[in-house]
Amino acid sequence: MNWVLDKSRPICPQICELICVAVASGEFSAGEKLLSVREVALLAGVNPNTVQKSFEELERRGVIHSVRCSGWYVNESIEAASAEMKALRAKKTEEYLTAMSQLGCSREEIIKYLNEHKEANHE
Amino acid sequence: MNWVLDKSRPICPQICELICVAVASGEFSAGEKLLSVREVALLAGVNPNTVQKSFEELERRGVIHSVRCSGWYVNESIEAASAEMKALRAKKTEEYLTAMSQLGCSREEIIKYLNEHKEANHE
DNA sequence: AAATCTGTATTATAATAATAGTACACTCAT
DNA sequence: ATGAGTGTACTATTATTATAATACAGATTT
Repeated sequence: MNWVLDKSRPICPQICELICVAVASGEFSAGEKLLSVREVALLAGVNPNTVQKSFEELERRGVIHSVRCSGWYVNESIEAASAEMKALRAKKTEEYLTAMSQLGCSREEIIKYLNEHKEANHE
Repeated sequence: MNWVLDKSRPICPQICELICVAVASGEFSAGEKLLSVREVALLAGVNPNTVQKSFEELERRGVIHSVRCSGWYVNESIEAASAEMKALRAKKTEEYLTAMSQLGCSREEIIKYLNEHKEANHE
């Protein structure tokens, strides 16, 4: 698990996303115990309160749950995490398409540009 | 000119982007006078101070300039605006690719997904 | 000349997000 | 029993953005 975050954007949603991906991809198994709030805070270089808030948000969304004085655990059903991921992909794609169209790119140009960008980065 | 903004994101960069696009695309001609700070604020539904800050930022970047007690004008050279747009496209694409890869999508899958998303939206 | 519209500047306030520091109750291994 | 490690809760502080409310000097229009 790579806990590198972009400090220029809100931290909480980033932590939520990382965990959703890990759960949906199977990197974290159903029922598996997560690292503690304090451990994640240390690894990610953020405040424990921020991690706590993220975990609570994920609990609200049905991805993980807490056992008091024991730890946080991945829910038995992964469905919620998968749904989150699907929604995230759609949201990010929608935002990207909107942003690029505001920058004067049609959908076709965007896809063309994406391919070029991909090539450029492989050099 | 469509001054609709996303209030959930920082306003200043959005205003800067809108104007850069308008200049680079020729919607605003070189030397053309912009709407006043107060007029834009009214149209965009934001505070005049925010518009003022955005204009100052664009001046720093060589896109527009002010004439005291008269107004704001598009610079004679459009090069700066074009450069901004190019950089913006690259930045947004980079961010999108990073986000999607964190969501477990390879580049090929992203492009495939983009096409699907495009289709889905045409229904 | 007067009124109105410019850009510009200043100060105060509000909302949001993250941090810092501390504390409590409970579990579990020693 | 003790101590370290849990989740949980709370308050205060900081930084960033945007807003609000003025104010002033100079140009332009009437």
